[in-house]
Amino acid sequence: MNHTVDDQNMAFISQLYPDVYTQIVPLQQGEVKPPKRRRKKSKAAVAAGDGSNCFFRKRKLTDEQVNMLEMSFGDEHKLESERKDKLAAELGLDPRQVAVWFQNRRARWKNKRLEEEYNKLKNSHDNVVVDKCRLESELLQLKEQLYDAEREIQRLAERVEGGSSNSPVSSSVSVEANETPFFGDYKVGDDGYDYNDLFYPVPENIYMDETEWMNLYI
DNA sequence: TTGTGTTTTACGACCTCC
DNA sequence: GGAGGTCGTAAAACACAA
Repeated sequence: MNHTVDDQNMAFISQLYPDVYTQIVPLQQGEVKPPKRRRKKSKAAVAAGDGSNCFFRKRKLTDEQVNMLEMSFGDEHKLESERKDKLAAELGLDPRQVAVWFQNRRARWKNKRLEEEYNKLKNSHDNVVVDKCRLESELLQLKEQLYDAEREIQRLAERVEGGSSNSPVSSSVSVEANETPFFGDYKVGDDGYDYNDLFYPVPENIYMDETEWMNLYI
């Protein structure tokens, strides 16, 4: 679309009639463009003498007007009556237009801010998910290590029991049946978590305290 | 050129504050 | 009660792919 001539004319008209709308474009001859949907007649249309020949058309503000409004919005998002009138006079706009522009600008600003907040939350959520995956894989590795250790203990216990029943080591390998089992500094069951799936079945009474366990390797 | 999606301007309904 | 806010939406203006 090319409105350059019209735009110039309308800019001129709006200078002459700053209290109406900045740019009022008459329809081309024979051009009848009924609204897509019914809507209550606007004040602007009424002010423009709207009838069957509908003289009012919504027009974009000029770059200069928008720049000035943006600068003003940058200073303060709210618009007091005095500032509104001043801006309107400076820009040759209807104060109502200035008010509407600020309303819409606030809405855009709010949307942008919400979008930024959403992105921030999404990023941190993604990071948490990645962290969770990493921890799960770490847990799996630790489970495997634990399994290997259990197997090793089992193997040693069997060797000790099978080797000599009266050896000093074998006599020291014992654990009270109802004691909480130890593995290093880690005490199973302390945190209330169900670690049943953490341990693979091993023969009973193979647990020993830390010093006894270490003795096997010294 | 045209269909379609996005942005901008404008408004009505409703709410809050003084 | 009036002024000015938000919210939702209509419709014009605009951008752009096909």
